Amino acid sequence: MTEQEIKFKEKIKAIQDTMYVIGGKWKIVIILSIYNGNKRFNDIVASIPKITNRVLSKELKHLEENLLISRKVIDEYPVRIEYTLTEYCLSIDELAGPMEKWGKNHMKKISGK
Amino acid sequence: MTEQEIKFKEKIKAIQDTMYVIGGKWKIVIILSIYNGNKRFNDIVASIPKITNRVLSKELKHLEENLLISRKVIDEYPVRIEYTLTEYCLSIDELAGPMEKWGKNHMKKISGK
DNA sequence: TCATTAAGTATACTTTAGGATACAGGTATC
DNA sequence: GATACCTGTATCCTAAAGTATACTTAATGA
Repeated sequence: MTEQEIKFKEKIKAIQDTMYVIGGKWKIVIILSIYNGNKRFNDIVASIPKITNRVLSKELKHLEENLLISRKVIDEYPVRIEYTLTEYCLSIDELAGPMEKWGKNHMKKISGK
Repeated sequence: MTEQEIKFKEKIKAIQDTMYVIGGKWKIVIILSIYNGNKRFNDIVASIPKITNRVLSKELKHLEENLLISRKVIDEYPVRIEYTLTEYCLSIDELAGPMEKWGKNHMKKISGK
């Protein structure tokens, strides 16, 4: 295997890993919702059109396992849960920004083709 | 709906569109392979570990429909097909670069947690 | 005539993602 | 005791993504 091939396979792995962590229809969207000030389960559900509670529940676990959000139990009257972004999660901005920009441009490109 | 909410929904849509076009396990990887000099179907299959020809075939069609690659029939003896990136496709670099970087860093983060 | 090569297609699967709906469990209020 | 609030879970289902393996078509040259 040439050096170029080795580098190519490393790139593949890194990109597929990123896709595993933040890929799919909802993950970045959920992060943005929390970033926008929604901390509680039902607020997040309400803020994202068409998401269901089952999907949100699963995705929140995935994001927590990957150190992107943290879950705090607040022991008041009906027990509240607060989701917050970790410091580390802010690095997602390096991806979300470009993705938003690219998506907007692509819509124009395709609709006017 | 507040202005902030409208902007949020636009962001969601743009990101979900991007995910639709370049999301999944293979699409960016295929683009990188062509970028690396592989033009022919079997070369691309060979360059990407674990991809199958059926999957590659489907993904190439998707990428062509989204104006990211072009398919040229070369009418020689066993008919050859050449895939090349479109000019427009180069804009993917704005996404692939950050994704590669983020993925590499994330691997470190998770393995050392 | 037979094998070879390139670029896929066909068929039949398995796995993962996502969706619809119902409701549980604890606590506080009426 | 009944009811409502909150954060989910349970169950069941559909659709999309991905996999495995064999086959097709057309031309060519041994």
